Amino acid sequence: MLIDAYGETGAKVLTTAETLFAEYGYAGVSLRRITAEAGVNLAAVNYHYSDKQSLYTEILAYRLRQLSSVRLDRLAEAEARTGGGTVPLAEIVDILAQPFLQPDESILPTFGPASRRLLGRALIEPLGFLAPVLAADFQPAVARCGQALRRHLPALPPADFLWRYSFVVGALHHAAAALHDMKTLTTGLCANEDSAAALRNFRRFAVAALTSDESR
Amino acid sequence: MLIDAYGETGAKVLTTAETLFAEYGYAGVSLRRITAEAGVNLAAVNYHYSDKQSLYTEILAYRLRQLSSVRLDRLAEAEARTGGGTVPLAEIVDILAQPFLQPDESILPTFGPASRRLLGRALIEPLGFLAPVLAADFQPAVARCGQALRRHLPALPPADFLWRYSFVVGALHHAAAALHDMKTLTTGLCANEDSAAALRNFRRFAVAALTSDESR
DNA sequence: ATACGTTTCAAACATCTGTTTACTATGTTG
DNA sequence: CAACATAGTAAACAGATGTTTGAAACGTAT
Repeated sequence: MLIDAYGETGAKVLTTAETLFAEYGYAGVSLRRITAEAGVNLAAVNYHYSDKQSLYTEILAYRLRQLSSVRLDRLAEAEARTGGGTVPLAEIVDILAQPFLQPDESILPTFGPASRRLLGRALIEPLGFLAPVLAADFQPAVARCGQALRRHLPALPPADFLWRYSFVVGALHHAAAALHDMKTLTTGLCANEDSAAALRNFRRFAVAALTSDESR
Repeated sequence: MLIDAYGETGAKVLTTAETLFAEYGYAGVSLRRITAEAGVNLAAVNYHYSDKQSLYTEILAYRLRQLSSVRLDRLAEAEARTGGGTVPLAEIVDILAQPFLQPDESILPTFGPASRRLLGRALIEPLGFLAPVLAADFQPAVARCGQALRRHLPALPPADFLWRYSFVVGALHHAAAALHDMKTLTTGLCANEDSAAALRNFRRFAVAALTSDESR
């Protein structure tokens, strides 16, 4: 169940819609398909969420808030631990990646593969109408992690740092969206949904990419 | 003009469709919008390209073939130059990235920002019906570059190498799709469409990420 | 000039889209 | 029991969708 503040019907719509949106994108899914697959009446979407855009926005905002909340909590805790000092670079990378690729079941119990794919997709091809949601519920946490990273690369020109950081974030989003068919992408050598391997490799990858050749 | 084997009408459809598909995705663009924006009759799409799927597939396949052709040519030339030996890692990265991020005007004169975005988008969220096109016109060149890279990382377990390589490719695709609004993504610090900066930073980024810590 | 293949066009086609309406069921509160 | 808000439903709505049709316009070669 996605958000248990809704009744059975509303919740079934949410989980079904999240899966379908993650798979086929916003424009690629019709309300008739969502409601049919969820086994509820067509009008249920408009009754509970007023319209299609609001349904999509609500799902996405909910997931983004979950992700950002965990990231900001962990970052705040790490900064408190170091007395406002410098959080280790590898830890910042983990704060960015772990809640996305392998969310802690005890903290985000409903954040599954579909949520990951939905976010990966929405973050890569943002629809105009959800720019406010991204600005409010996603970018702040990414920016704060970026600031924490910046302390490790003071000699890097600002623009170069941002390019590098955007590559790291881009690779992460791509990994989140691609995790579900790594098997075909690698002709069977990597397993699907192996989030542990994804996280382990991404950590090494991002740390190496960020720490290299700081001065240039 | 995209493919000059078509008449004026067909060519206008192609360029307009490429731009719109790149911006709004396959399902997000209607044939009426394409034809209206191109200033041609609605039926022109079905007359010249039989249906919407074929139009999209044709555009994408054409761009993928351009990209793969340049990559394979450059790789073959580099391998010939080294006598079948090992092509420098930095050069392989450049072979992957440069035709994508900053294609040579003299070789790919029509491969512009819209083409880049279209590919970045299509590669990130592949629609089912274009899997054959990707398998035929894209993955071979990526796989060959991967093989060339592999020689530089012989100690890395196969799965770890593939993870790392997929992160690099993912970052590249993401960069290709994001290049057009880096300005907003970086609150003005990076310019839009600055493909030179993107390429320069990506080279350093990918080389560092790939060469680090080979043995683990 | 006439015939012919190609291209373009307006109009219609059937289907699918998101959304709204009016109605029924349900469970809760006075 | 009556009143009521909430939840769910079938049917219809207006408009958009991809696609097809049949005729008109065009250029070219006979």
